[in-house]
Amino acid sequence: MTTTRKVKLQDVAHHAGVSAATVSRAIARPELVSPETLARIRASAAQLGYVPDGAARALASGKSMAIGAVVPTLDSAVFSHALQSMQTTLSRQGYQLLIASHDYNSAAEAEAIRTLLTRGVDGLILVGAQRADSTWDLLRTSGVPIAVTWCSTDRFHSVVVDNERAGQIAAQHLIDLGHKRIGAVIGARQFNDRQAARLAGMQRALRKAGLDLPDSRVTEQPLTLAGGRTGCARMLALDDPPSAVIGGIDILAIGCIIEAQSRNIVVPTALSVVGIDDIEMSGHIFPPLTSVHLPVGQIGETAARSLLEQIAGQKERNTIDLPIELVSRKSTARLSAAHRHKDGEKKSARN
Amino acid sequence: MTTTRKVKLQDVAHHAGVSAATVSRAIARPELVSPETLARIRASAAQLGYVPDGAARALASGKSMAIGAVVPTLDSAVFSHALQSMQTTLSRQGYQLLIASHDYNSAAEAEAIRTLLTRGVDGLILVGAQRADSTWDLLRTSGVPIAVTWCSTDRFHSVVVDNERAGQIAAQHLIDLGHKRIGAVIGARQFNDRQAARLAGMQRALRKAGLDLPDSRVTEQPLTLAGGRTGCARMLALDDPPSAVIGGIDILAIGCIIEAQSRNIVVPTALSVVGIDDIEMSGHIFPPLTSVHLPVGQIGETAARSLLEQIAGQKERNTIDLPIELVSRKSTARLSAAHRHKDGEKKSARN
DNA sequence: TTGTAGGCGTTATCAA
DNA sequence: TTGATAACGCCTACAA
Repeated sequence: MTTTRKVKLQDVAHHAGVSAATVSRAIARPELVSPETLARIRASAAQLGYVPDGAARALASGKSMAIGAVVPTLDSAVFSHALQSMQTTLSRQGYQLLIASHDYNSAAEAEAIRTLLTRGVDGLILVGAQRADSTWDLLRTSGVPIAVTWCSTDRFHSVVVDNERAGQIAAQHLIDLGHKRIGAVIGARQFNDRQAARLAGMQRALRKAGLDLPDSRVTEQPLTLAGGRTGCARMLALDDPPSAVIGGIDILAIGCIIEAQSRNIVVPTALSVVGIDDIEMSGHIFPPLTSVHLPVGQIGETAARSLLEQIAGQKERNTIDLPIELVSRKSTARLSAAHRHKDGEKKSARN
Repeated sequence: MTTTRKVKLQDVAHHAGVSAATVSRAIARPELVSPETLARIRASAAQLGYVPDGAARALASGKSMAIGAVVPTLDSAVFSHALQSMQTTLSRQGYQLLIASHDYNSAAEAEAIRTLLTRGVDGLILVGAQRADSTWDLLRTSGVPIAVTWCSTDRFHSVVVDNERAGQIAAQHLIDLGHKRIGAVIGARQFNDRQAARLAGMQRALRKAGLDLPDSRVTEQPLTLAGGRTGCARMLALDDPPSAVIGGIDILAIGCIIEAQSRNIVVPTALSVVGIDDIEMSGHIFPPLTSVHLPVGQIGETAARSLLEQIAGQKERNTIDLPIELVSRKSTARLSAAHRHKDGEKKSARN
């Protein structure tokens, strides 16, 4: 079997008895070509199995019809959902999404951005607003439209959700239920401003309520179920274990519930758990997880749209703040008498 | 603020006082350039903020250093995990992964393949071996190295897992536990040969054991937790509900467990559930899910490697069959006396 | 409505 | 070790 030599525009033109320019037009703006020639060209193209060369096209036109997205990881219900939305929105406009991930590593993110830029993307979607100045500079000088998601920045357009408020809402919910000792199982704050902001929100709410969130009651864990379990175990091993814990993301919260149950600690009676994200699974586990709902799909869609608008010429920088809200389910409950009693004991014992 | 005009190879060359060719070499094979000039060029490039133009590079060199991957959906623990592995393996060799998804739609898959081909990918990773002849032809004539995953085909290299055997193993496990009435909650077989093969495997095992899997005990559901719950509900609503059910993928199986529990049906005492995939979550839920383990990460890595080898020139077509095995956990149990009794009743009542 | 011609930014072949 | 100089395949004024 012969390796088919690449058929190019010229070949199609030849076959159809027209010039290359006409074939090019037939593809880009069919309305500028007479119906007959158009039909002839299309037939030839199909017959020869012509596939345009994107590189040549991009080089000549200056547009790649591709949008890059750089996310921390693909292995996450949240990001994969957002990406799915972006993909849908973009492909409807003829754009393709190029995805890269960096595993929560700042240098790897910079590298991914550079790669995508090299690839000539017409726009870039980023997660989070925390990166080295040199990376910001790279973005700025590239002149490529940018959409920053999840966290806001005044450097570029952004489509965000108030992470600090999410943490606050989660904490406030527990405070309202009478909890005094609250723990937090979160992801590493290293290169994750979403987690950092959420924790800050929790701390703020607690402080305002006259409570505190000592370091001993905050644990950073891998963003997996196993991480949630470990984090919960750590909380339960404290001298004065919390009566409620907040997961920095739902997966962590679900891990907490699982760990508690594996120790026959009833949720929410003996331990309240609240998460942030509200992924599909959260509504289905037992007990259903109370969580702060974030419009993840909407973030993706809106970011994609923002990019499309920027490409179309709209230039004023703006940030779109999407609404979030608590979804109260069954994993949280009012602090029980037993707990309150125990709390008193511990408190007096320690003071 | 001025929109920085794109700085090109020529600019760097000028700035460094050398020719464009030398700069090009400095980037591609630094060892061919004298240390001093190399240093000078690098300094200039950095100072000017030079970013190579991938399109021009691809056009001139004929390689894009990009590999395309077309998956049914990003919204799946299985595929996102496999993609993550591919990404890791490929980026180590300087390749970037371009991801597209098609939502289990055959035409959309063909479209995605065409887009990626247009984009000039140096290789393509596909899921499943079921597609229109025209699509196969497109792939063939493109001459691009291909790696088909999950299901085998004799058309191209493939990295697979024996899906039929997976179904068989799951069913056999239940048969060994004494179950007679077994149900299957699977995904639509429409454009999903993995699900079709797994079901076929289940049927084979049952037939061999003198049992059967009537259509009434097979239900196709969306590949989500909600789908699993619905499917389980349907099974339980039958006149003679099964004593065990197999999920076509773990998510479906987990949905079944959740649904059963929401009806106070104890798993595995009153209902055994087994899945196929063995995702992270499966080992953590209660009861931990018995499942047929598929080496998903390995599929991704191996497929990526296969492509790399093909690009490097290795041409003999082959298929790599990765081992699978049952991971027995707590969601399955021997058919209880109560059930056996009930079974007898029903049987006699109906015969 | 269609054709001509120049150029897009790099790579790669040859000389020097 | 470095520098000219063709490609690479397509797009897009501009001209016809």
